[in-house]
Amino acid sequence: MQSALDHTLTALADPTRRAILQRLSSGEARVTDLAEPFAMSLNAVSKHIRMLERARLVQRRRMGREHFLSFNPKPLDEAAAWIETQRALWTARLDTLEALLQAEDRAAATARRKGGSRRKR
Amino acid sequence: MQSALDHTLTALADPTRRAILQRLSSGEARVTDLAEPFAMSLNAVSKHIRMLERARLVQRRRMGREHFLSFNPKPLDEAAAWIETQRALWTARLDTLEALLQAEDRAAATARRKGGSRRKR
DNA sequence: GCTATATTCAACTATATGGTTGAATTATAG
DNA sequence: CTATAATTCAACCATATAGTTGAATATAGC
Repeated sequence: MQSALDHTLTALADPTRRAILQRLSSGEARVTDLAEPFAMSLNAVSKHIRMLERARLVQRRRMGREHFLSFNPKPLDEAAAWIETQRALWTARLDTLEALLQAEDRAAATARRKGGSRRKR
Repeated sequence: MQSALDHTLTALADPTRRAILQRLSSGEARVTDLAEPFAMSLNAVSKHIRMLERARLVQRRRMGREHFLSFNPKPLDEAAAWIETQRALWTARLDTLEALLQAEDRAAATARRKGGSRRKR
């Protein structure tokens, strides 16, 4: 079972799809317009668009025979949040480590003042 | 040919791998430790770790027969930057749209003052 | 040396992706 | 009505992922 985040990140993991999103962030476009820059069949691009729709990163508006695609940035929120959480956890851990090292230093200094053994470093 | 960003996002697109990273952001762990919470074979987890290594999200330190894995947040920078760029482009576009609408409003108001036709809205 | 532990390697299976081509669908334009 | 344009559908192929099991490798502990 695929979560929304799985779908979002899977959709973003392909360079063609990222290029499509980039193009759409400056406005609506038709399937044919989106396919034009790529050295692949229209059908291939149509499939990429379907994956972007599965991830809700793209929405479709039909006008006669033309389908207008637009960018929906909402799913990016969850992806960005996940990444930021990891970075935060990481730096939090580093901060804890540093605090521990400093506490150790202070303890060593105290011991030294009390006439303990020589500190290395 | 897969770019670094492709590898990063592909690695992040799987829930097992995200859980592994989450675990590692609180410190080093061995392969067996990482595998323990999952209802899958050790081998399967070993493969996931290889994908995380391919994306450079994880580093390996061998100590005898044990392999200690650690989290490397660097590749997340590019991923976060890409996402933020899209959000920025999107809001930039909305701002431009809004500015255009306001300019239109001002023009309409001026026209009204000069005795033009009724504004529809 | 022998045995248990930690891990990868190899081979295999099933499903998902990423692409192709050709036909079907639907709407616009003469 | 007919030709053309914009799309999708369907079938197919190659490769990548996600998992399995069983064997190989290397190290640790006795």
